[in-house]
Amino acid sequence: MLISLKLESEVPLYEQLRNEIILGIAKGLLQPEEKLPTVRQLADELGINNMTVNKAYALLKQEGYLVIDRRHGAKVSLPFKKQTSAAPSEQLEQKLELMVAEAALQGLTADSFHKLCSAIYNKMHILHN
Amino acid sequence: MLISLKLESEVPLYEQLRNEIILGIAKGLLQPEEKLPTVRQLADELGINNMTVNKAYALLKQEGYLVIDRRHGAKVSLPFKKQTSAAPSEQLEQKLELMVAEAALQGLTADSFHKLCSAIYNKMHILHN
DNA sequence: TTGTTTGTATTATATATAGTAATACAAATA
DNA sequence: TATTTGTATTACTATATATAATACAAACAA
Repeated sequence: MLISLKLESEVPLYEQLRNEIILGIAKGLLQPEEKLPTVRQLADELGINNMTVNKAYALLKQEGYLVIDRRHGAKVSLPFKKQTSAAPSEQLEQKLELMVAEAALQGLTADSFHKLCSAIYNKMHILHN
Repeated sequence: MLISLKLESEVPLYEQLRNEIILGIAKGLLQPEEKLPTVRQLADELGINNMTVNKAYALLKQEGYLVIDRRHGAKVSLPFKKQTSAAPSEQLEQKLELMVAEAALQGLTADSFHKLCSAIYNKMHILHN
């Protein structure tokens, strides 16, 4: 999987890296159980510091997206089961509320927003229905 | 409108303030043309620094949500017209893509996500259809 | 005119975060 | 035993955040 970071972005590198990996998993570019590059390898490839990559990996581990073995390195976790009854996290709900507010103020109709979400969901490899 | 900031949050105060005001406008708690408190007033009420409030106001002005007159202070901009053809901004699209990825990985179905969005849209006072 | 209020600019300071760098350590493995 | 892994530690620099004090120009009221 190709990962590109924007050095000029206001988003921290470790956070950009975290986001890219989450997108990679959701889109199926990274399969469950797939082994990720080592901290040092990826840091070398991206031209950034070891500890920056480590911070991203540790964050993804804490969030449950990666399983990390001291020797075997980091690999993608097994996917959660889809739950129609799954309650979205408080955090997700608040972020979504702000996003909807901005979209609405910019003139985007609920219908357009819905269509956009559907299009994005279709890009995800995860079964979503 | 009641504004509450979380001092212990990792989100900067000026950004929290910006977000609260955007939500207030979208939900109709702040009407178009409505006058906001002065920088000094709001800073006093919230117990934070003048320049922190000023930073939030300046940001909202730059984004088009507020109109600021040197003498008359800050007031809410007139709403954009709803546009079915309005293309969502690149930034919105990317943020939404990440959010959908996280939701999908957490087991939330596309249908649940859609229902959540609809519920949120209904809380907005802006006409959205 | 004079005085006040507005947003805004400036300067200084303190703290926290981000990122890099170098080094080292424990665990696992060849 | 030697190497590779994630991880911890320490030090340093740069930037962002927030506060504080002060000042200024524009707009308005008296």
